[in-house]
Parts: sequence; C-alpha cells; structure tokens
Amino acid sequence: MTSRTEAADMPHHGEIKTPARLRRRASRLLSQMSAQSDRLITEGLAQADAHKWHYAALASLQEYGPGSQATLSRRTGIYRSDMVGVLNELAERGLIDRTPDPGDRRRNVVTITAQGRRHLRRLDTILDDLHEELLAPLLPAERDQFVQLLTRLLDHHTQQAPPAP
Amino acid sequence: MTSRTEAADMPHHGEIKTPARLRRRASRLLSQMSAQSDRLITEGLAQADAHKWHYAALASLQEYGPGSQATLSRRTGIYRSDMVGVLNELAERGLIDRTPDPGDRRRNVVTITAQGRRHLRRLDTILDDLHEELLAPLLPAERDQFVQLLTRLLDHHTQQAPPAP
DNA sequence: TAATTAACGTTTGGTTCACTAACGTTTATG
DNA sequence: CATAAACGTTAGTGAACCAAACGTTAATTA
Repeated sequence: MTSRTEAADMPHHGEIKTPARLRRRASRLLSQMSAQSDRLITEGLAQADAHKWHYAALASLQEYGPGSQATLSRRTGIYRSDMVGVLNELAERGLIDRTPDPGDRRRNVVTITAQGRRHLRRLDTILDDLHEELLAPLLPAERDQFVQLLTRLLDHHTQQAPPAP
Repeated sequence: MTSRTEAADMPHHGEIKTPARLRRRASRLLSQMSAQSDRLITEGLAQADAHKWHYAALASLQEYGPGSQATLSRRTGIYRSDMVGVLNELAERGLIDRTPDPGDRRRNVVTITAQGRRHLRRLDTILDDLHEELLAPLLPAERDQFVQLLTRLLDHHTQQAPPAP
C-alpha cells in the first residue's frame, strides 16, 4: 500500500504512531513488505541492467527449453502484451533469439542464447544475495517456514475451480 | 508482480509450468500474495463503499484523536498529496469533520464523527471476515507465526526497533 | 524586528504496473 | 467451408506511488 520514505518538504519530527489495528493486519504487512521487497529486488537487478521480468523469462527458457511467446507468458505470469517489450529488450541484449516457428506461422520460437544463460547465472547469484538481505532477520528454519506459509496461502488462492461438468 | 488471471483470448490449456526457481523466491511469493490480498481487500471494502485508505485514516483518528492532515499522513503512510482526496471523500460521507485550526492557521483539524466511528466499526468486522478468508489455509498458530515473521522482516527493513519487551 | 527557513494544504503531473481490447494473421474445429 | 480460436502486437485504461511547486502561515535566527 504505502512506504514510509521521507520526502523533501515532508519530514517527520518525533514519533510516528501507526494505529495498532493497522499494524497487525496481515494484508497491510503483506503490502508493505512486498513493496519493500520490490524496491530491493528492482534496485538490485537494475545494477545488472536487468528487470524482474527478464529473470522470469530467462529462467523459464532455461528450465523448460524454447517456447512460443504465449507459452512463456503463461509460465511467467507476464501478460503477453507486456511480454513483447520484455523479449525486445532481451533480444537487444543478445540474451534470446526470436525466430518465426516454421511449423506454425503464428508463433515465434524464443530460445535462450549462451550469453543469456551466462546472464541468468549472474542474475541468480544477484538474487541469492538480495534474498539474503531480504530475509536477513530470519533464521534458516524461519525462512523455510515463511516460504512454506506463503506458498500454501498462494496455492489456496490461485487454485481455480475445475470447469463445470 | 503478476497475477494468474485468465483473460479472454488468453486461456490456458494443459498445465502451466512455472520455473521452480521462480516459484520458490520469497520476493515473488510476497509479490503475488500481496497482489492477491490486495484484490480481496479492495473488493471487500468496495462493497461497503470504502477504500483501504478510508480505513487507515479513520483508524488513526479513532486511536489517536484529531490531528492535522500532515499528522494523519505520517501515521497512515498516505502521501499528503493523496490525503486531500481521501479526506474529501470521507467528508462527503460525513465520516469526518475538517475545520481550520484556530491555533495554527496553516493546519486543518480532522476529527472523526459519530457516523465515522460507526463506519469504522463496520469496516473492522468486514476486514476481520476478509482476513479470515485470506488466512483460511493456516491454523491459528500459523497465522500468528506468519504475522510475526512479516512484522520482524518489516521492522528490520524500516529500521524501527521492535516494541520493547 | 527583519529576514530566512520550514511546515501546511493543495494542485498538478509523471512513472510504473496490472490489465483489457482490438487488430490482422494463421491454425484448428465443426 | 465456415467459424472459432490462438498468435504476436499495438494501444490504452485506471490505479498506486511519488515528486515539485505554489500560496499561506509559523518558527527560527541574524
């Protein structure tokens, strides 16, 4: 929802008393922590001239091999309208190849290049470091617990009902 | 980052294989779960003709009493440029009073009305229900654990010391 | 006390992000 | 063969986050 940055002409003096019922709400904690995490990751990846989306696309290509843009879109959750731009940027940098699919002339086949694989490895170590920073206050067991809880919540809220019989 | 809604002309057939390294990243889990949570809360509050910000402002007023818009802004994390609109909406609905501060003619004094308090109580029960839905897959102890982990992470990243023991 | 600095409410605008709609083209389906 | 569906792409919407600046008023300091 909101961050707590100090803008010019909006300093604070003395303590900021956030209402307790606000502070305790899981939704607000999620929102604030997500914003914080996003900032960290975005800034960290920017140092490597990269974006979250770049990582998602490259990781998907590395793990499941070449695919159409639509397939990539489904795997990463990036809308296919936005995928165009992401792939343009990756292609500019020589990290992927995008060629028409001879077997289906609607599709492009997107392939990760050797340079792309190298870049992905770099992003992975950057992300490892960033997550170390992100989860710094938690013990290893707590980090696992945290990821597990988030996973269960997410699975619960994203399982779509099976099609009507 | 992204949700996994099924838009028209972008259905899915067969399984969607999200890369494991993507699925496990705490940053992505946070981002996805936060988006999900936001959707839930926003839609839920919309049924009561309310916004998250309305709740934040009213809760702050209820808990700490009247204050200037800038104070309110600091307590809730809502930018003071956005606070204007929020307070306009709350005033329209008769949930707050906004009058010039006689002791400091730069300030407005914002006060919650009786109707505002009634509305806040309603929002609180709505939010209770929504959080029940949000955290449904977790046992009570796990919910506490989840909130505690998030709180520690957030405290660490916002450099605010945790409450004294 | 005069001059500078800062806080206030407000308006305006920019950026980014999630998302929808529609297009021309190509393939699948009835 | 007709119709529907999937593809890549462009364009655009609405919201959230945030910075800049303005006129007014108060606090600071010279």
